[in-house]
Amino acid sequence: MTKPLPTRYDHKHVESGKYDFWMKHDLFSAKSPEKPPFCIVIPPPNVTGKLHLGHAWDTALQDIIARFKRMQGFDMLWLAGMDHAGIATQAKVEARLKEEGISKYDLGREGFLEQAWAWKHTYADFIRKQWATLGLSLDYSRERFTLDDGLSDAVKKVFVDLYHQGLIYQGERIINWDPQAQTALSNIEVIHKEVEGGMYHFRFKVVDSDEILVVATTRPETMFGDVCVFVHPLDERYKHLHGKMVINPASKKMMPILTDSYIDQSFGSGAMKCTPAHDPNDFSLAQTHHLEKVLCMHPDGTMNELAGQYEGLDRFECRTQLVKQLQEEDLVERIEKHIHQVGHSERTDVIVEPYLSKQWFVKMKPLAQKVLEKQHHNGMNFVPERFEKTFVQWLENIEDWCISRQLWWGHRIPAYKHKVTEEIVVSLTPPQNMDDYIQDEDVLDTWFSSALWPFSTLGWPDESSQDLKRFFPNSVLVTGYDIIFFWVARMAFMSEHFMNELPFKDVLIHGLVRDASGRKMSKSLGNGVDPMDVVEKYGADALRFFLTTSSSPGQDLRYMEEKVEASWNFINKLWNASRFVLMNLPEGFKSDESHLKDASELDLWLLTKLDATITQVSDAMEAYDFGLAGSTLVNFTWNDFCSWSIELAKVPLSGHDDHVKLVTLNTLVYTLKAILKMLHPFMPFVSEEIYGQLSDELSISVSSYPTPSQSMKKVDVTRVDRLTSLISALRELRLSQNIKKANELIISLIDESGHSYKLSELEADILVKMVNARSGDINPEGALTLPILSASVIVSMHEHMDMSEQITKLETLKAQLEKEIARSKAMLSNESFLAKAQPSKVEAERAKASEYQRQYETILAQLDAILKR
RNA sequence: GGACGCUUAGCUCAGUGGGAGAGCAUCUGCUUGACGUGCAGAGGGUCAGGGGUUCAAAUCCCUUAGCGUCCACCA
Repeated sequence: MTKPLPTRYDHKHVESGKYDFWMKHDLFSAKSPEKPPFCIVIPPPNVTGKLHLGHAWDTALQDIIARFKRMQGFDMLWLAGMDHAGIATQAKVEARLKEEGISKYDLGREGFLEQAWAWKHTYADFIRKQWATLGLSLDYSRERFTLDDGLSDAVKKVFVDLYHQGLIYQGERIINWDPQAQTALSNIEVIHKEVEGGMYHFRFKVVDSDEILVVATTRPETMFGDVCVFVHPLDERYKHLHGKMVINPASKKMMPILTDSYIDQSFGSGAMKCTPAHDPNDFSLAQTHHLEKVLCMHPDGTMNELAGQYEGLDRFECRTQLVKQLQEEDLVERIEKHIHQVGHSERTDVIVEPYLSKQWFVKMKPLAQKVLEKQHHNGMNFVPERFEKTFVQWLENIEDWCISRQLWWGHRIPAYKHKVTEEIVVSLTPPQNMDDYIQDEDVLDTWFSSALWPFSTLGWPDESSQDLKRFFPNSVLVTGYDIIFFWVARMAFMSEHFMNELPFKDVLIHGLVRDASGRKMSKSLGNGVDPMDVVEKYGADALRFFLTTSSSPGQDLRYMEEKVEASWNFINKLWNASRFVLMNLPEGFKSDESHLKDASELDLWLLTKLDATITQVSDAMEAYDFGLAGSTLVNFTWNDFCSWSIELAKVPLSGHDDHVKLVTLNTLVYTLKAILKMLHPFMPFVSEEIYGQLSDELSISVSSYPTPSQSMKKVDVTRVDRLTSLISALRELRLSQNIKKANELIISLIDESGHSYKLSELEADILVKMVNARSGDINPEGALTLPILSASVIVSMHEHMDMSEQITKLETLKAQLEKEIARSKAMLSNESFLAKAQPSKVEAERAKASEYQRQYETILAQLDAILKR
């Protein structure tokens, strides 16, 4: 049944064709209503470009969960989908057009959107190809795109409903304006960066007086939009100036001096200029004082006619020239270096301008409040827990959400303005007499549609959708901590408002991928790693195993090629262990678990450890602790299975008892299959390849996850532990004493009660094979006695033995044991310990103490004997 | 100004109340019939500093220091 595997694991060969095979047999679409449902919707990647390592990590984690749950017998829906990523995609498309010398205005709205859709199709194909390369078990039969018809209907309905419920409104406010993209941004699309700027102190001349009022600003160019100067009403320094006028040094216009207790007397000179159209604080002051709000800039960040000679100049160039001019006019008191946080656009990285503009907003307080109440009582289970705090604190301090964007690529706002009366109509369909109306030109923030993702993808607003009934709320969301605000919080309030439920049972949060020295991967640093390159070199399985087992939940991950290589090495190890097992299977072998009832002590030793491993791994998987699951599997596979069981099995396998051989092989095959199944969620390709050689099932991905064997008898496998301990001790002796394997060692054994301990025939054969040692009668005097686990071994003297070397070894061991015995004795003679500690702990400590004591005495006697010689 | 995370072997990281762990790196030995991308061994750490709780602290609490991240409208 088996073709021999090549000695080297070839990831390219193993991975090729597997995904097509899975697709051909439609193994990943949810289609079993009789099974319990489990649902994950993929965080939809942006159609802006290819996937990076962060996506590979995020999706590999989801794939692990999906494959694990599928094997556990759930009707697993892992829904595929992508995000139109409004501003990001539009910027990319515009940039590409620009290379051809075309502006979006040349094409017009319709023509531009055609280009954007073409872009979307190109990158969607690219992304699907990458998903396939990574081996993701996605359900493509339900794939969605945030701009497709169904999701657009959902978006419209949500907008219209929220509007009529008074939760969406249009208002004139200070928003974050991106002068390059020429659109409004929400608060969280603004990245605050520390920038060294200036604090400019200007002299404002008081009209009809010789007095000068010094006023500071970090943005001198906005002085063209100033309407007054504020001082604190109780500020003694300025009481005599109340009601007077000053000259704006930039515009030379007269402005009043007004008072408001908002002003901090201790800050700067205690006088503050007010620019209502360019600063949120100034705006709210202007509201209470009914001041005019004048813009001094165009939407592209150049100065407007208010700036006089600087009209048309970029805001920062205007700053430079204006300051120079004022210095010449001796209107500058001083300029200080000033380090402060300046907002930058997340997408274009230009400095954001606080800018007065009419936009659409979502009223957040009532929506957030509902989520907070639900979260408090019966909320989503964040893993790790601490991220719940991030989530809650953001919702507690929430501001209204600016959702309109001055873009073309996105969901156009379903609001229609009457051309004459300016009456606004918000509805799912255009007004009947549409010729009299104009639809709002703006589109919605891309996160508005993403916020509906957990239910819009399942068919909402069609309440009769079977998927919606079965799969909402989703079982788990997997995402990075960087988008808790952008996405998780918004999905929460949309779901709570429209579905009356929070969208997820569990929220699994992971960190960010960093480079080897801990820096964020970014284009500007040029330190990004393309996951496809890694797959080319090491295979998707190795990459996935590295990504998902190299950090603990919620922590960041450094990309280190050596670690991917280590994962590859582990797979190669697994490959070769499988190769050994397969090579030993006789023609026509069919694995049959009923043979395990005749399992030998060696077999039971392995099966016992396998059961413990299955329990530990399953628990870790349920807790989303994939690092722990992975390391448990590596340890078991590499140490217990490969280094011990396979090596030990070589003896019975080379013997002449066919039944013993059959039982041994069945043990190995049974264990290997369990290992492959447990590894399958991590490394789907190689596990599928090897499993195919051991089983007639269609695919390991639809096999059932291992469970601990219920029928296995509890057996004492101490003899095997003693045997491995003996082998290790003799190996160490050979190395330290430089005794070649060709030189046979003669040994005899004494158990812990001092009686002679007889090896079984199999054990004796194993000793010969593995360490070339044979039992024989030895006079302990003149021989070497060493402690091993719950026994001692006496080794006959050998011509190569160097006693001074041996004494050093024994002294070291003696010192270690003395330390342990002292610790143990201290504990056991402590009344409080005996009284308060758990009885099992006390018992365990006693057992340790007596074993240490026994070994210690063996060593003492041995040292004594050597010194007497 | 708030919140969170990190500090453990040369490097990267696990561990989280009762004997300090892994991978890589280092050193020694090995043509063992699955694997030299391997096998068998070894060395290497006052678990950031200080205080507290406890019979018992790398682990829980407080505190200090350093590094990092996020949030925040101070001219």
